[in-house]
Amino acid sequence: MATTTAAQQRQTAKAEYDAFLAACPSRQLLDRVSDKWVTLVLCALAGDDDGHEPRSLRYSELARRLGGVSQKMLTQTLRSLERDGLVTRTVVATVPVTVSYALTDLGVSLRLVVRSLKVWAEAHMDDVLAGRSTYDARLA
Amino acid sequence: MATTTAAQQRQTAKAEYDAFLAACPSRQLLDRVSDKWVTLVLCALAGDDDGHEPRSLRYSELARRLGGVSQKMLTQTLRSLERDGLVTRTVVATVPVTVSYALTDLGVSLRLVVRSLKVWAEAHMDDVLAGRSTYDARLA
DNA sequence: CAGGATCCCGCTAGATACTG
DNA sequence: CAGTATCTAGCGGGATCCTG
Repeated sequence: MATTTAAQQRQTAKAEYDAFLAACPSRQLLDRVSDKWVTLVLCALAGDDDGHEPRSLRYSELARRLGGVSQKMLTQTLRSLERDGLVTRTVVATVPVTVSYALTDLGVSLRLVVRSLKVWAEAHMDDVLAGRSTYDARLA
Repeated sequence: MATTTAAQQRQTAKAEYDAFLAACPSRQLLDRVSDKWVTLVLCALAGDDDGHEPRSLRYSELARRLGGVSQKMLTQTLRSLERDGLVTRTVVATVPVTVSYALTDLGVSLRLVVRSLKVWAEAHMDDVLAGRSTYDARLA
């Protein structure tokens, strides 16, 4: 309780947005942010797998990092993140061209949240797997 | 760095699962958890709009709480959450029947994470909106 | 009240081919 | 290298009707 920051208090104070309401803009934002690829891209740019320090990554580095992502989904995800002001896109006019992505301040503010999500999934995988087998067994 | 808890260290220690890998089970779990309705259901059961205390809610109460949710999606979401061991489903044989849902311990462990997500979306809506108009303006 | 069962549309994700 | 463009199959998700 002594750990509440000024930013957090501002958040609590302005109750203009409520994601429980279908019409609220924050509902769409929640939907956007609640995305597998968004989470993984942000985690990669946050350096969650390398010292947990924000870093910039090139397109191809991201593609390699996120197993199974298609070019379309990666580009699409990066575009929406850029549009929403969560990442920056920097083009260096080398030959061939070099494009790197990095978190903005806004992106950094979401960093810990998505990391928690990823960490939670990895940490509680066993519990969930156990829960599923129990559930499935009760039906048979 | 002095703020790492024992639980966090355990999580970091067991690197058996890695959501960056396409084949890893935690990838599917991340995909499941990264869902608008999952987030909102957990937030509702966590009592985020009423003193932030976990509580049990009936099906109809959840339906009313989550604006715009269809019966299909609500039922589907609740089933998967039950199967994964995140919520409990309790049937009371009244007439008509009463069904209530509540968080399990595992569900409680995810509570703060999804709340953060919802709170973030509501708190930074203005920033994102501003970022979008800037982005869109630069194209025109 | 709390769903189950169906029908069906839309859009998304994937695969493929092409380019500055 | 870092995308864009196009096509398509598949399914997510809504609407509707029905039931213990």
